[in-house]
Amino acid sequence: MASQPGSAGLVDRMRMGGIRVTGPRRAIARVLEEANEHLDVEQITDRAKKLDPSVHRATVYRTLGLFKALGLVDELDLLHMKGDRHFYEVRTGGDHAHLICTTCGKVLEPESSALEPWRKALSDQTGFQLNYLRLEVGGTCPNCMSKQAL
Amino acid sequence: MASQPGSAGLVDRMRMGGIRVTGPRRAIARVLEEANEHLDVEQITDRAKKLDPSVHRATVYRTLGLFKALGLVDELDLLHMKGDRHFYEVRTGGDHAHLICTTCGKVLEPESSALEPWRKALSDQTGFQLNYLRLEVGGTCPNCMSKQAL
DNA sequence: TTCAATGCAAATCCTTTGCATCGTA
DNA sequence: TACGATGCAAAGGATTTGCATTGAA
Repeated sequence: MASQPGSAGLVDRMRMGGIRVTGPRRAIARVLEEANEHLDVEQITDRAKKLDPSVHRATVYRTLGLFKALGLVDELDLLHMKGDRHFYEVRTGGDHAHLICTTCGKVLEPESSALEPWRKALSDQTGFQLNYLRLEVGGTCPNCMSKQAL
Repeated sequence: MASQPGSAGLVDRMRMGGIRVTGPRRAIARVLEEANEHLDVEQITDRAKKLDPSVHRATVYRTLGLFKALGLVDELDLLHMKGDRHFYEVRTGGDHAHLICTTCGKVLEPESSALEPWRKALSDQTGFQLNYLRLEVGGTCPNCMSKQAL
C-alpha cells in the first residue's frame, strides 16, 4: 500500500479534493472500485443505478469529469475497439500498460515499471514535467491466434 | 502488412492494399503526407477540398477508416486535449511516442526505439502477437512551466 | 461493363448544457 | 443557510448510413 495517489478510497480522495460527497458520487465511486473490468459510461450508469436508482447519466458524465480532473480516475479508449466509447479505471500509483486483443477485445494490464528509465530520460531530454502516461498495445492473443490458424 | 510499412507512398500502398485509387483518395493521401502536424477530420476535409473541391466529409471518414484498416494511418486522440476529435498521421515503420503539453497543446514525437526490448518481453510473456503500440505522455512543456512560475 | 466509391442528407451515438430543485457542508 | 450537485430534457457535435449516381479497373 503506497501512501501516495492510490492509497485511500475514492470517497476519502473526494474529500481531499474538496468536492462534496453525495449519494450519486458514492455510488459511482463504489462501482469503479468494485469493477474488475474497464467500464464505459453506460455500464457505470447501469451499475450505479442499482445502488442508487436516482443516478442520472448526466451526473455520471459530470462526476467522471471531476474525478478525472482530480486525478482519481483515468480515461481510456482501448484503441477504439468498439465505437468511440471511453472507459474508466481508478487511478493507482504506478503506470501500467493496456494490452488489447483486437480480435476478441480481451484486455490485460501488464506491469510497465520497466518503462521508468525511459520516462525519466524523456523528461530530462525534453524538459517536460511529465504527469501522465498512457500506453496501449494492440495485438492478437494466443487464443485468437490458434483459432485463426484453423 | 505490406512489405515495408513506411517505404512506399500512400497511393502505392493503396494499390497494394487492393483498393481503388480515386480522386478523393489521392487528395486525402496527399494532405496526410504533406501535413507537418496531426490533423483532425475537419482539417483533412478542408485541405482535401482545396485539391479536389468535390471531396465530401463522409468520404473522408470512410477513407480514413479504410486507411486505418490497411495500416496506412494511425488514429490518435492526443489525450483528448481538445474535445474528442481524433487525429491522423501516416504510419511509418517505427513506433514513436506522442508527448503532449497539456497546457499549450504542443505535441512532440520522441523516438521510442528504447521501448523495443520491453515490447519484445511483453510479447514473450503474454504470447500476444503485437502489431500496434500507442504511447501518449502528458505533461507541461518547459515554456509553459516558466510561465506558470510567474 | 461492373461493382466499388462517392455525394448528400438524414439518422445515430455520445456527451454537454440550461435550469429549477435538492441536499451537503 | 448557501452554494455546489443533481435530474431532466433539450441541444450540440462527431461520425455513420441509406440510397441513387459516378467512375476506376
